[in-house]
Amino acid sequence: MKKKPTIEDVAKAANVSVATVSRVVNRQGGVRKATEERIVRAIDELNYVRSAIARSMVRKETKTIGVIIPDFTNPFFSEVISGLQKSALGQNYFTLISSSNESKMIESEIIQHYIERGVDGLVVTTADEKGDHLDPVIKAGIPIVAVDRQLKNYEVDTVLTGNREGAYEAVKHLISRGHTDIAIIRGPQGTTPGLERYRGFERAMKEYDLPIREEWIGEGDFMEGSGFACAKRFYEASKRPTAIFSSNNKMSIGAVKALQHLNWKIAEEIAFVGFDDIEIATFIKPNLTMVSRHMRNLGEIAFQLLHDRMKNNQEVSTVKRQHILSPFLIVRDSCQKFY
Amino acid sequence: MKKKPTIEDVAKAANVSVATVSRVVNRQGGVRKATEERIVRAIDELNYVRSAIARSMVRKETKTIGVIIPDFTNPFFSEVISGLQKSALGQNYFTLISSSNESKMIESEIIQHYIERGVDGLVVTTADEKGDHLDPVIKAGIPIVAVDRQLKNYEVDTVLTGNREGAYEAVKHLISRGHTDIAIIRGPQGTTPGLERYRGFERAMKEYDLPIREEWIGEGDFMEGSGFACAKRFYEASKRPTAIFSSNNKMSIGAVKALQHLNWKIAEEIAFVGFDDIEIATFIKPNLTMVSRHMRNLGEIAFQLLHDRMKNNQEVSTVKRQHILSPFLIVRDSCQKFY
DNA sequence: CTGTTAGCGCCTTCAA
DNA sequence: TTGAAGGCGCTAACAG
Repeated sequence: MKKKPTIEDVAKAANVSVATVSRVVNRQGGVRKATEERIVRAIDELNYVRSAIARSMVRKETKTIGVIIPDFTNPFFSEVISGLQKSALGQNYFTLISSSNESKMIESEIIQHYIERGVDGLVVTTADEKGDHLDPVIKAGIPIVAVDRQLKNYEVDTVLTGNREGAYEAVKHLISRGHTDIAIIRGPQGTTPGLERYRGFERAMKEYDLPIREEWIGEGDFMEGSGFACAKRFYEASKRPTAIFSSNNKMSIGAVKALQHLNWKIAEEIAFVGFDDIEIATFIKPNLTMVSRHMRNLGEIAFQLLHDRMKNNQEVSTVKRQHILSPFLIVRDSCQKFY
Repeated sequence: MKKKPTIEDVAKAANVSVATVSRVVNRQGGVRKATEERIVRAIDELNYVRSAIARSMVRKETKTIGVIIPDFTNPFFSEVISGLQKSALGQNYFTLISSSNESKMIESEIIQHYIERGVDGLVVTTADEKGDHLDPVIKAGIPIVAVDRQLKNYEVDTVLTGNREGAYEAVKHLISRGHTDIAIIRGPQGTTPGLERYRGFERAMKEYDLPIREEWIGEGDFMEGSGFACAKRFYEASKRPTAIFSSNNKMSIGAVKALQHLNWKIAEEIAFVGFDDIEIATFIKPNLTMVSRHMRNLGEIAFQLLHDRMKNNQEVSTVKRQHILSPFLIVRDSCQKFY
C-alpha cells in the first residue's frame, strides 16, 4: 500500500549493510547462515522485491528481449511467440511482444520503445524487409534475429522456412494428381515468403513444362480479403484453372470463402492447396491439403540463436547464421485428380 | 557499435548542460531556439536514445502495463490484447504481455517479473479466480483490472461479458426452435465464465420447465479435447439430446470435430450453439449459430479503466467498478427445428 | 534561458 | 564474512 521497500529498508530491518542483502538476494553466497536467515525474514516481512530497473541500471542489461510480429491475430505468429516466450522464460529472459500491424512506421515506434527500454536482443518478423528502419538497433549494438522474413540490408541471424521448397512440393503434388491448369495466389513479392513461394510454384511449373498464365496469377497481400478476390478473379477468367495454390493461411481462408460463395466445388471442380495449415482445413467437406510447418520450433530456434549472441558478447562470430526449417505437405482430400 | 551515448555525451557535444538537454528531450520548452537546434543535431549525430531505465528510476513510473492472459493461441485473447495494446500505445503506455498457460504457478512467476520491472498497472485474465497469488500486486499498490474472469478476494475493477445473459439467450433460442432435450458442455465451475454460462443455461431450462439431465451435463475445461469428449458422451447417452450448448470457442471446435467424426448431423440430427464465435462457424455445412462479443472492445475498456486508476493516483475512488459488455447471438443455421 | 547538484535503488570493488 | 562508497543515466528542484 505505502511505498515500495528498498534494499536499504531490508538492510535496516535485518541490521546489516545493503551489500550483504544484495549478496543474498543474488545468491552469491559468502554470507553466514544466521545472517542470511535474518535477511530472508526481513524480506518476507517487508514484501521486498528487488527493482529490476535499478538493477538494469548498474548491470547494463535488462534480461529482456524485444519481439515484433506483424499481426497478433494470425495463428501462425501466436504459435511462434508461444514457443519463443517459453524458451526465453526458461533462460530467465523476459519477452516484450508487440505487433506492427504490418506497418513499417509502427514498427519503427516499437523499435524506439525497445531501445529506450534497453532490450538485450531483438527478434523480428519485419514489415519491411529492406530493413533500414532497424538501423538504430544495429547502431545500438543490439543483436537481432530475423524470423520468417529477412532483413536484406544487414547481416543478421535468420530463421526461415523452406518457402520455395514447400511451394514446389505443393504444386508438384497438384501436378502429380493430373493438374496442368494451376493458378497461384501470390503474397507480396517484396517479401521473402511471398517471393520464394512464387519461385517454388514457378519451378514446378517449368519443370513440367506447364504454362503460367497471366490471369492465373493473383496478387495478394497475405490478408483474407485478397484471397477472396483472387479466387473470384480465377473463377471469372476466360479460362478457369483446375487448381489453386494459395501462398498463406489468411488468403487461404479468403479463397475458400470465395469458393464456397461461388459454389465452385473444391476437389470436384477445383483443387486446392495452401501454405500454412488452417483450422478449417479439417472441418470443411473435402479436407484441405496444406503445406504445414513446425511453428513453435521457429520461435524456439529464434531464441536459441539470439541467446547465443547475447551471451557471446556479440563478437564471437560475425558470420550470419541462417536456419531453414523444412515445411511438410499434409495430404488430405482437396487435390483429387479429376477429368 | 560502441557503447551507448548518454545525455552527458550529448551535453558535451552540444556544449550545454545535461539539464538543458533533458529539457529538449522532454519537450519542456524554455530553451532558446538556437540551443535546441544544436542539441538536436548532437542527438542525431550520436544516435542518442534516452534511457527509459534511468528515467523510470527517478520518475518512479515506467509507463508500462503488464498483461496476463491464459493462452496466446486462443483467438479470443488475441483480439483482446490487440485492442488493448492499441489503446495503450495511444496513451504512450507500453504493454508487457505474457501467457500463463492457465497455470497459477506460471502466473505467479509472471507477476513477480512484472513487479520487479515496476509496471504501473496490471490487466489480468487470471488462471485462478480466488486470486490470492495477486497479493504481491495489491501490496505493491499497483492498480489491477480483471478481464473476463474476476478476482474474488479483491475489490478491483472488472470487465466482464454478460455470460449468463448470453448463455440464456442461446438456450432460449434453442428452445424457441422446438428443442427440449438440451445438453451443455460446461466450463470449469470454478471460473466466472464457466459458472455463469451454466447458470444462464439453467435459468432458461427452468423457465421453460425443461429437465436438466445428469448425462447431458458435460464437464469441460475450456480446451478442445474436453469438447470432443463431451460430445461423444452425449452421443452414447442412454437418451441422446437433440441440441448442444457449448460454453466456449475451443470446446466448440472439439465438439464439432466429434460430431463430424460420429457423423452426427448438425442441424438435421443435433442442433448446436456455442459461446464465442469461431472461424469454422461460417465454413462448415450448416453454418454455426454462435454467441459472439466485441472482443477488441474488452481490451480497450480494460485499458480505459486502468488508465483512469493510474493517473488518479489510486485514491480517487475506492469503489470497484464493473463493466459488463453484452454478448449477442448470431443466428445462422445450426439450430433448425426438426421433428 | 541555462547550469549545478542531489538523489532514484542497486551492484561491485575495495577494505576491514 | 561483512561494510563503505562510488557510480549507472536521468530528472527536478534550486540558483544564477
